Amino acid sequence: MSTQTRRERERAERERAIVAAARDLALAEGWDAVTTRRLAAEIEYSQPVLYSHFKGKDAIMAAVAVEGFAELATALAAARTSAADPRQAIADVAEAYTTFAEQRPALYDAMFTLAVDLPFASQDVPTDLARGFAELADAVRPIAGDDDLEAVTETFWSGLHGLVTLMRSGRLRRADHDRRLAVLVNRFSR
Amino acid sequence: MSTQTRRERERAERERAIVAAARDLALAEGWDAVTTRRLAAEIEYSQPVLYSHFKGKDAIMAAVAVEGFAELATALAAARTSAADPRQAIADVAEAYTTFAEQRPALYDAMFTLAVDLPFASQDVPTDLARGFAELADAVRPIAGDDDLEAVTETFWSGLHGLVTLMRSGRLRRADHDRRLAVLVNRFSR
DNA sequence: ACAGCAACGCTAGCAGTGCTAGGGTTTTGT
DNA sequence: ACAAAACCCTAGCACTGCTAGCGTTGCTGT
Repeated sequence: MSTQTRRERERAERERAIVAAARDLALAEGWDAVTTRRLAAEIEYSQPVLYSHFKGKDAIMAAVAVEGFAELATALAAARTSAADPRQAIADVAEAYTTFAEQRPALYDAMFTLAVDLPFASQDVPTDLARGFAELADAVRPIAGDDDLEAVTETFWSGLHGLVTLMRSGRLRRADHDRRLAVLVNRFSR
Repeated sequence: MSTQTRRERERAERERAIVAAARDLALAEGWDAVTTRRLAAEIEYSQPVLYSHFKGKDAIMAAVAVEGFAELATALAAARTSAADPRQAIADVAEAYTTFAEQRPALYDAMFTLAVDLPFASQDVPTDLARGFAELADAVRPIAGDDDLEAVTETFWSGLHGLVTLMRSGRLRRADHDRRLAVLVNRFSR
């Protein structure tokens, strides 16, 4: 029994190492640099070991995305609760969202542009994802007015997501980001 | 001289065939199905021929994206000019934008999510892209108020882009799309 | 008209990808 | 101590985008 728990512990440790290596590599050099071979070399095991932990590369990316959801939710919560008033809260949350995406692009990609299927169908992802969404909703609530809160939150979220993705892909000038963010917040606040 | 023009004509024709094949394949089966081998088979030439026309697969996708920009601009123009009043115009343009993205997902991907570099640095793309952006700006102008028109247009565009991408990747329920679109238009109109 | 040349498009192959089958080696339980 | 089972590695498959080199074809200048 003791030996089995030890092996399970070691397995869990190695699994965390895989996710950590994938995350670090992606953050440092982008997801294109994250190949199964490099990942295997990083954890000092052979490739097939990866597949004894995850169904495939997508599943590894999904695991990284899960961590991202937790981080984003925390960042949003911090921004919202530290704001002086509701008007400031939504601005700060919006700022926190775009900052997160800018500073952790690989994480953001894993969460929202790549890895389509896995996270949303799994079990624990909805928890952290829901936390993040709830933070957004709490910030949006005071300015929802007669509109359905969920619809407004989703639309506001879309605005943030659009700003981030278009800027990151070079479609929008980075210099005008603050102005656009202010427009978004203003239009939703009135 | 005549023979040279003929060859050039044939080359141009083949180049169009490549782009058309890429576009059709992408629309039918998605960009993952568009490999250089399938593309070559489709035009009944060998792979290397593709590289005598385009620098690489990305350049082919960029060429498809160019066509997409022209189509989108036309669709937006049609929606805007046929609207009864400015309030209706922005709603119709928004609707036309999301409809375009939904009906031609592969085209939209080539334009806005894949093929990062090429189109925006090239010569003729800015023309059609600018046309589309100008249509958006014309629709937004009446409701820009004191805000900078460009900033409002870019932000509105981001909202549309966010709605489309999040819905297409399964993050937003398709059923509530109309409601979210109405929220976006309303918030920007006030 | 014809020799020479240049353009052309093909076959074959490279380096890389995600993923998997099979066999040894080590560790385990009896 | 020995059979068995868990484990992990080597080697390889099918595929990707892309390219080097060659043979053929058709044009060109004399």
